[in-house]
Amino acid sequence: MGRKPCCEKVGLKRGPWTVDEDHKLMTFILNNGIHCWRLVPKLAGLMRCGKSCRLRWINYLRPDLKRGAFSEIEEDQIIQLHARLGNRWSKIAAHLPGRTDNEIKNHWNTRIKKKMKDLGLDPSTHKPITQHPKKYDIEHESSTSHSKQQQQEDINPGLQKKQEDLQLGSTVDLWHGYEMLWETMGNESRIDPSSNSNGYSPSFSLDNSLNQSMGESSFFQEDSLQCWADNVESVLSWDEFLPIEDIFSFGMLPVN
DNA sequence: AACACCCGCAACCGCACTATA
DNA sequence: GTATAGTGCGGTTGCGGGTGT
Repeated sequence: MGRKPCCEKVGLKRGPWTVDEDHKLMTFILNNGIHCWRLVPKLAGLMRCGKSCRLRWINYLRPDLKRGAFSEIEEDQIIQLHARLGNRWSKIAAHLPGRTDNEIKNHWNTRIKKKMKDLGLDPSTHKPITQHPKKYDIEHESSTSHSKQQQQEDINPGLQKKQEDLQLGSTVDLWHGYEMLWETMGNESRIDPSSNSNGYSPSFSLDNSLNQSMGESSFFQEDSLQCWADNVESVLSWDEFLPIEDIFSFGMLPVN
């Protein structure tokens, strides 16, 4: 007996979102916030399921999204975090403000994986590719035990931290490998992590709580939304709604 | 110019987890 | 304790644009 579908799919629109739909969703969230995703499409006048609306908001419409190409330092971070966390994209995304799990996952699968393979590194183990195929089984075992690991983390975050530290200790060599990897790739001039990683300066942003707790209702409090709306008003005409990437194309200029 | 192929990305699907009645 | 609804997450798919022939 499986779960019920998240919604009745009959009569619902699927596929790419139109500008009008984006506008409707954004306007609704700005005015009302989010209390129940299932109700959002109904109240916003969209023929979409709540899940689709949520995904669209999180992956595309969210105001704090950085968008644009990943910088070397971001890729670097992703590789490090993947070595520690595996395919837990949402956890990885939590360390990269302005990036979504979906975006990181896509980037990993399309670019980083390939780069690592080209350099003779196994993307799943982060180690040089060897002649021992059994390694895959070991990695696969560890990656499929995430739910257990997650439970442990939730129960005892301190223990989890210690374990991660230990893993970090064991990845010193790995890290050294990354340094060499970047040099090999012609990225000898590493960017200072304390500076804005990709050279972009956001034209608007919400407070830090946004990055830390997208799912929490506090984020959707009127103040934050109003603040964001006020900022958006200065660059975005609601009469001629522009896709976010268009806003960023002139709102976020490379620093150098 | 037309076609085939490749690649990147947005969106979907289904399962897992959590909250609540 | 159990059933159900709501949400989050990771894997996968399919479309569209770019490139090669």
